[in-house]
Amino acid sequence: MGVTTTIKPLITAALKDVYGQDFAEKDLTINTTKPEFEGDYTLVLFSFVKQLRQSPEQIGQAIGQHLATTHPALFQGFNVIKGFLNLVIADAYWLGYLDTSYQDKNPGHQPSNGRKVIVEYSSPNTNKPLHLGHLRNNFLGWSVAEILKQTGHEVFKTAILNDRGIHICKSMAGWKYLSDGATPESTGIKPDHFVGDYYVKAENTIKAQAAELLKALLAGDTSGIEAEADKAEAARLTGIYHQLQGEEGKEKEADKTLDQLKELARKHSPFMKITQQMLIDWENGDPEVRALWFKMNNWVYEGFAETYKVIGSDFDKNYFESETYLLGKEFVEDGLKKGVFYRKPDGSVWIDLTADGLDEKLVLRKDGTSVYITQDIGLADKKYEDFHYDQSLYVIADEQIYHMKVLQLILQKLEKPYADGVLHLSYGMVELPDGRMKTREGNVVDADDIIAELKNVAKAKTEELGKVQDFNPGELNELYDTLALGALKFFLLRVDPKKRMIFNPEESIDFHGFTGPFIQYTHARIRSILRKEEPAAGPRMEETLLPKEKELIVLLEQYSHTLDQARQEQSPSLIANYVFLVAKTYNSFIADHRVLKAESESKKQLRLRISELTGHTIAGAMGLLGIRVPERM
RNA sequence: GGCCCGGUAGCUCAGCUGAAUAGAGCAACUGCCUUCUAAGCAGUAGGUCAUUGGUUUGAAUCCAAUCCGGGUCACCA
Repeated sequence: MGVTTTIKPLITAALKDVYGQDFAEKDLTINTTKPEFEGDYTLVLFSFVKQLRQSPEQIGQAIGQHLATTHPALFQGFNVIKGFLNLVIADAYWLGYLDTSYQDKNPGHQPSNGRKVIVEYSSPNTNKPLHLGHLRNNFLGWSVAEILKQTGHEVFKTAILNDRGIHICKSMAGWKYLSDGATPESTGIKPDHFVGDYYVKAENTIKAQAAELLKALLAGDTSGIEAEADKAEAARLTGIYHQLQGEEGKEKEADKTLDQLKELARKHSPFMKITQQMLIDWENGDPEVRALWFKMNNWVYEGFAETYKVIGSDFDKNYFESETYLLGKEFVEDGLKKGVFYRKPDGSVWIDLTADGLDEKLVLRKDGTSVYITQDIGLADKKYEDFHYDQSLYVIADEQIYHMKVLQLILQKLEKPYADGVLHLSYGMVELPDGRMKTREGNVVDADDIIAELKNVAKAKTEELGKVQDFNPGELNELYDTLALGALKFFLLRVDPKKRMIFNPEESIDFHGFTGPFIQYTHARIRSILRKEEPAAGPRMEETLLPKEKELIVLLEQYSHTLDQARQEQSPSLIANYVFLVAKTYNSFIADHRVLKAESESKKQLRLRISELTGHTIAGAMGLLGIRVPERM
């Protein structure tokens, strides 16, 4: 483990030896020493002052002296400035670390800890193609899964395909009535996009019909609505609306009423009715509707498969909502028996979570059909049956924080053994400068589009630089893929997953600075050096380190700590930030020091080893982000 | 309205389990390619860490209030 883990017990021991007092390791504040001071790691002394009744300077001197005399091989020196004890770790320690790790092609790998984790991610709806938000989800889920694997967990990746419901029927109705039998083959359109187009067409039809109906309703004509109850409701709302309209200061209420009317008009638009009927037919197993559903979902899967292949998403098991949406019902009985749920007079079943600071939630409709949360209970149980997980991660956007809280509470109250292992890995939505992406409104950044666009950027930049003229077309294509996906994945993973992010399509994703290609480039430079000469085996000859050499090794030694941190916080962004720092530090290092033409053979060997370790670390860290690193670019 | 999340340089973000003069990248400006790939390196400039109060030897970080932005509280998924 890292050097700070080694140092901490030595410091507590020193405090005990010198002052006879006990301190816990967690009470020690150890930071990396700021570059303007001499030293590698710094112990902050202020917190000891009260208990030890000495000035920080005195404490620093005493502890520093004690450490230097008892562990001269580890501590090369120390200095005390104000309340800080700066410790200089011996070059021998860093060189020793380099010796033992430079050949390790998979740095930071931890042995199995026997913990089983499933990561559910991606989980798309099968009525439209993937967009930028899905990409953030996919990259995050995949990366977190890999980080868990690297830190010794047994990991299974799953997805739940939301393949049924009213939105799916919209695409189906759209195609059935508005396509004239066109197919992905006949049009040459990627099949998931093809289906998505009919979703949009259906939406637009509904919108147009609803607008017309709304106009009629406002004019007092309710003949467009069949159901008597809704007819009356429409008349009532129209009356209220007209009344509110005339009143000063009631604009907000009027708008609200208008929204209710709009919703009613939507519901009763002819195309919406067709769609609703289709959902009923689907649930009743109508063969024709089922066949249509099957055909169109398969088009979508075909399209998804292509995109998943490009972005590198993979799954150990897919769950289909069409197969799981009835699952949770059995637990409703169980919950009623346990007194966790209660039944209202109309027959609907609820849970009261007000004591937990939440609300009353419906778990079963009065007609006996299940709601979203019921299905999730069922799926959680099914997954446990399938995997016997210690932990079940759900990569879902933060708009569902509340819902996931409810799910876990219910599972706990039902006394499910796996309840505490259910964790929501929530992430912020990707937004455009003018707000959220809405497929319905067509303002989305399509996943396939943005990848294609970045590939073009990669191609243009590469051609402009003219460094790979000897690449054959296949190699070039692979390089463009590597760079485009590298830029995109790094862009989405480098920020804290919890935070929502704004993506401005006007400003294309950069290839310079804090970006994937910058790090890929650094790797290519390292490989370029190592292709010319590899480090020789055998004992090390060099005993001292120049500042830039040491800085780099110190940083490389922190990799496993960073990895641990990233696992704990379930945040690939920590790795992205770290690997960028490594690349930057290496670039600075080779700008100052020659490797192949070093001042001596021993220096050359040292720097070859440093280069090798840096290359492995970069490749490993980028691998955890799902980003490939090229040999040349 | 209740609950949850956020507000740090012109822009995008680190730092948030308290510690030295608040850091990167982009954009702007200066230098550096007969030398291992300039997709690079070195440097300049840019900050009332939303506001106010509190805790502390020490606050961007913890607490409270306020302002601003977002999410959520459906017999939707």
